[in-house]
Amino acid sequence: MAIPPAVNRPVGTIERAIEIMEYLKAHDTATVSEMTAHLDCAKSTTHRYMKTLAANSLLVEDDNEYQLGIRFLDYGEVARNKYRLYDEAKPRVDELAEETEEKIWCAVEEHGRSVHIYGAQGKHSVQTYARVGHRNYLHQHAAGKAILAHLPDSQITETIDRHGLPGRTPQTITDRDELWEEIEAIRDRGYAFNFQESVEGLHAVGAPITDENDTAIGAISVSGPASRLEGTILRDELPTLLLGVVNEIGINMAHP
Amino acid sequence: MAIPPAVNRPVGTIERAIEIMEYLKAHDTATVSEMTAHLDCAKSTTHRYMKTLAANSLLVEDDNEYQLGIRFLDYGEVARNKYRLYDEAKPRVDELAEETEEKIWCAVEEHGRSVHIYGAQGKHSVQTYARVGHRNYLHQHAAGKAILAHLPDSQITETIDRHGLPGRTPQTITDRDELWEEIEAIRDRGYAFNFQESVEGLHAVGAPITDENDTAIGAISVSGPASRLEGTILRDELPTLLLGVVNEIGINMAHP
DNA sequence: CCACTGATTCAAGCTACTCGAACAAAACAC
DNA sequence: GTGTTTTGTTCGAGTAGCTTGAATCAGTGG
Repeated sequence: MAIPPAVNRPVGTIERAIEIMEYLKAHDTATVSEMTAHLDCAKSTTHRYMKTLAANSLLVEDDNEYQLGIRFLDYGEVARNKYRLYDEAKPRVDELAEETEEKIWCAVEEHGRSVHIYGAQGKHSVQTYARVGHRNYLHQHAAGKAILAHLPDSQITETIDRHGLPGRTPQTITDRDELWEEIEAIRDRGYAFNFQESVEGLHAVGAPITDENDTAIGAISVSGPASRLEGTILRDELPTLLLGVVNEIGINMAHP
Repeated sequence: MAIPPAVNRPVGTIERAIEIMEYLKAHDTATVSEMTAHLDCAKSTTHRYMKTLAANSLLVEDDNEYQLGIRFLDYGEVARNKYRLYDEAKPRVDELAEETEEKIWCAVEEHGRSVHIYGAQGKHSVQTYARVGHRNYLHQHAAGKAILAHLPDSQITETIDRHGLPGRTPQTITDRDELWEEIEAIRDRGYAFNFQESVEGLHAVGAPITDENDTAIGAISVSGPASRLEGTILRDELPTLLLGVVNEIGINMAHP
């Protein structure tokens, strides 16, 4: 979704703190001055923010250089324990990113929507709105459609009723009948495509990870620029690669 | 490193936000009302905080219940990667788990406490409270004591002053003098034992990974049921095994 | 030695965070 | 069914406390 979950009056202080974390995630390390330039506020303010975060071990200070603290793992673990799939999928996703050099996502279904639980980027992978923890409409992207198609019909209907079929690009499927046709096609071939339905110029393939009842517990997708993901690469090579991986994960999940 | 991080004028807003995360870590899930009772502030304030955090995927809202979001993993991974030790230790820890069939942990020191940066479980390994990212008192477990004993005396004193010696089981060392004796013993033999000092019925051995100055940069431990970890296995075999591994890691860390 | 860059402190001003009241919606009692 | 209670949510107003810029240290290089 990237529907900005517009909160009424967000607390600016919290958002700025998150901005610091984001910057450190991207740059690994930063000084007060460097962060000040990024945040566009007084240096003393940045200083106070970073000291406060460091005092709580969210940041670690070393010789005036700040980094993210490992305490985040503490919180992350709690959140991750909801998804057994994570441990199984992570190494495969990393491998796929290495191999395809594109962006790989692993997503699960939760309350009729998708959650990106892990992503890895290959050498040439594109940056989109997507990020770990983001929640999406299932019908808007490849992994989501792969999941949707491998749910019981009743659950699909329920999901559509509950969330509707909001559009995102002109290509997004917003018609119920059209979506059902698409679902049938996905079921036949075993995986889903995304032709600029979530982001203009972006193509993707998604394959479902299924349990012993052939019901989806998640999905993995490869996405990249439409110019690169086309022809036999998109139609044959990537699907074959993906199907092998999701099969393996599915088996490992069934026999721990 | 990691001296008392007494910050001059901490930003209250940030500290309260962290308080929310802490509460959710402990309770897994909470509503606005529940959190308000905990935070002791206006309900509208809590509401605004949680909405802001949720808008940034740090929290996930479901039917008025909030949980920690997996976005924390995003940050946690970055933080873990800064410990070069992780890459070096992970394969050895996996091997040890395979070989001993018990639970293996790798921990490092941060801010006078230990952080479990990686764990692997063997065929028969036990489940305890411990998990990746978990923060512990150094004096309460084998790996922690191994680290503690291989720090400069000044830093040991500082750590004890800052965190005290809280108990956990009746066996936990809570007396300063007794701890210093234990430290001497650990220094003599080169590794530490844990006799039900962290969990009743659990024994463990921990050996420090040291740098060229013989200062600990981390530790590895083997833990299992007291009934299985005893006698020569506990006293001789496991320590020998551990020492070989930590030596190797130490050397690899020194000569990358 | 001085100039320069960076972190850190502090008083003062004003932003924006907190509060409480009011509203809507749901759950529950009777 | 109606009233009662308990949720989450919105909004105006007031002031706590966040932001700021200048001043002070600390460390580097010329």
